[in-house]
Amino acid sequence: MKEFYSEHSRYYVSVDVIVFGFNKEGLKLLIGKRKMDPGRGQWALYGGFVRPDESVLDAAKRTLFELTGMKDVYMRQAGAYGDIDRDPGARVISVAYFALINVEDYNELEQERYELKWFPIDQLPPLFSDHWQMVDKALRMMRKRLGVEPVTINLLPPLFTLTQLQKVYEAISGKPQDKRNFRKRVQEMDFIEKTEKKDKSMSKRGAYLYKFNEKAFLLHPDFKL
Amino acid sequence: MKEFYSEHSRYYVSVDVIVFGFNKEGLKLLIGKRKMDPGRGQWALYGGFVRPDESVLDAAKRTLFELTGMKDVYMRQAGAYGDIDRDPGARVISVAYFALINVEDYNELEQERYELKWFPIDQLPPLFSDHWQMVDKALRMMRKRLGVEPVTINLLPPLFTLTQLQKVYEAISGKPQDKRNFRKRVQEMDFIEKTEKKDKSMSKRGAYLYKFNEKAFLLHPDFKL
DNA sequence: CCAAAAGTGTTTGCCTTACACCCATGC
DNA sequence: GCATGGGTGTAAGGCAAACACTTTTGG
Repeated sequence: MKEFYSEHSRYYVSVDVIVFGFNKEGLKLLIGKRKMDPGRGQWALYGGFVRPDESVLDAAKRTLFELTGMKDVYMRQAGAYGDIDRDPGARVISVAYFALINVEDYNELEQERYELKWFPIDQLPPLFSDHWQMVDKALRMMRKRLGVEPVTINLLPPLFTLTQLQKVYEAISGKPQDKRNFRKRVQEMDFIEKTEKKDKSMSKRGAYLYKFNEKAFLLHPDFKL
Repeated sequence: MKEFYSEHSRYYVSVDVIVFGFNKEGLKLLIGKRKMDPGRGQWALYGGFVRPDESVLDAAKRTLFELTGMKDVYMRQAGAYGDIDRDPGARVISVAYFALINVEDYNELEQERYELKWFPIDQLPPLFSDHWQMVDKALRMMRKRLGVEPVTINLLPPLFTLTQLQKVYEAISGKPQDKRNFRKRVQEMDFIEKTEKKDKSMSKRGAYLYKFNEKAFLLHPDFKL
């Protein structure tokens, strides 16, 4: 390909992935101690550089895959970050993506390999550079979408109880929900289907397990991107 | 500064500005025929490359200034675009920003200088590369924010009538509004203040002019970024 | 005096919220 | 039989939507 624009400058472009997880203790963020200079040892999001043969989105997917071994994960862009000195090593422009995964699916080996740690979202240590801005943006995006899209689904296993679903919702929104009103709303979502199975791990009586029906969801009034 | 990361690739990074305007005919978008190869002659957003001595946001502000001569304009990021072949000339990663201006403030000279044209938002020609995606994203962002933030203000002159305000709202939301309900809602926004002045250009009777009180707005429950 | 835009309240229905008790079962 | 989480309905209040006529004044 012929090279145009050659009078302009070029920059490193990286992706940073914000991995949210959920378990019974609440909403978690996966971060690690930076193993690269500069900034070595500071808590940071896991990131990587964009390669010439991949789109920025693909770079984010690849980075998530390196990190978790997962593909086809719910992922959304959380903005581009381009302050001059945001990275002390060089001019790096970064695009943030957030991903939602089920903590139980996440394999401990990867965690150790990269020395990563799940932190409760409300007890994060100071983060490298502008990483907190990225996380904050992602959290606000999730909260906004919570009303229109069942983002919560992505943080749960394929079969889940309504109590679990409510817990996730509360963890993201930060607001307690009324059990009956919550269940009433879920009933009206025809893409959340009751199964005949029960989960007995949390109570003697057992709770019905539900599943997400993606086909039914896609038919809905508002879906985007 | 010492150079780290040198084993990675570097890319051109550009900004594209999505300039929305409003006049009595409705919501408009400012675009021009691309004067650069490749893609010369295609309708496109106005853009520019990020310089080494400016942040990406500053690059967007500068680009808007070149284009309109305006500063301190309402501007928001509308995502980063990083497909490999999005620009046929070279690998260029672009960050989109949208800006809202009052069409009447916009000076015709600039318009001619760059051969730019205001298009009604629902009658756009095909755009270069992924520029339509950017515009679409910006429109959706505006619609979402419409409920929480008086984005409409930015498209109007400092003094405006309630009828104008309603027209802008309708143009962005795409939905007609009930006059009485609309005015009721505006009354409850204490950051939109009635003045004693009247605009007689639209009617014999004249309509009261209102102004936006930014200080009052900043005190409000929800403001972000 | 008439055309054209400005301005002004009330009613209705719906949707959101608040709220408390019985059920099933393992131990 | 009791402790633990699971599951269910109704009433009240607040909010959003529907709706039509009077006012002003330049021409």
